[in-house]
Amino acid sequence: MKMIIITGQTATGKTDLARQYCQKYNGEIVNFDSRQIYKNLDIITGKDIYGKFTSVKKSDGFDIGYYPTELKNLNLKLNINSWLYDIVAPNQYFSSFDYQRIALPLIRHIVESGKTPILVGGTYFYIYHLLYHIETENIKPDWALRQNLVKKSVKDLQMILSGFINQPQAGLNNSDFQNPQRLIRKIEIARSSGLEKKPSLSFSLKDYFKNIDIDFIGIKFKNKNRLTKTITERVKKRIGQGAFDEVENLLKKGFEKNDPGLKTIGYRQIILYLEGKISKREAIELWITKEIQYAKRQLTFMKRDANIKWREI
RNA sequence: CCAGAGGUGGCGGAGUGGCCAAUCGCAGCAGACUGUAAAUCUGCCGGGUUUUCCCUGCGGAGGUUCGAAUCCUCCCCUCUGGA
Repeated sequence: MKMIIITGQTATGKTDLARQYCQKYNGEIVNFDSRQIYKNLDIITGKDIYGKFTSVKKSDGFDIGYYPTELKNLNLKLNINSWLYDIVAPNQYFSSFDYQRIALPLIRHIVESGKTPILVGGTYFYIYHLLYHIETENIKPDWALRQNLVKKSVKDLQMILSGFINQPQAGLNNSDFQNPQRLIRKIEIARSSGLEKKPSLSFSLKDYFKNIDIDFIGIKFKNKNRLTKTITERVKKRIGQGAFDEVENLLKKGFEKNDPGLKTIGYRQIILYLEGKISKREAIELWITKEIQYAKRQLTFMKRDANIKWREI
């Protein structure tokens, strides 16, 4: 069986490519963009998928959106089924683990229905988990613990962690050892596995499908100028599409700036503007800058995956 | 023209005689990444190929001092108020 994964830097036209493959291989699109997972985040995340909502499957408390979509850009009615868009509310926590749990059976479903799964997205972390599995087994977030720990300083977190693990840095590199988010998770793991032995549930896509043939494509910009130019244009386009209104409406609906979905490039900067902390112009410039930096980070992360076949635009 | 404030590294902004190549933030460059990942974090960041080493350096030109971004003199420029 065949599966195609398309990833790469933001604004490289991944979705368009995915659509082409859909036609070629009788495919269905499976999103792995951590932002397009969220409902109501449309313009700024570039969710250029639209269509009628026809059915919902419940899986572990999450809705799996099922949309027959039309191709806006190609001006064609392709009727491509697209999955895993709009499956959680902007104020809901959603992790790579959640993603894996939902995506795996979904991919199986697509394969069994005789179609080719075509995964598209820029969140390499999600695909990493899906493909190569995770070793931390199924230690769930301990929200009470996290709530308590976020107040602590990095130094305190390091101390707490060293109370569980006798290694000086608990197997963390220097960067992670100073990263509160990582330290908290490490403490969570250390604490949990100290309490009870959890059975290993780690599994990967390749365990799931023995004879899977994966085309793993990455798209990146040829140079920084192209990247800067494309991102700048895209931000301006999204402003024209109503990016500012989108943020205002979300806030009116009661979503808050610290909700997982709103801690996203574009939304954050516009919120700063709406709060009166920066000018509109500054917000736009910041948005562009953050987006460029993000594209760089994406590439740094993805580069380490030798399975990705790169294309330049 | 008078009065007041000020000119610091790509930008913002500390420092007001030695501990200053100059706190810090931003931008830039490189990197990390195993249930928040469009998140979070790390390193570098005047020049000299590494350096506990050298050079240039805080508007300009002089001067005081063992020693100045920091004090003095003159000049240039900017901003605010007055004409």
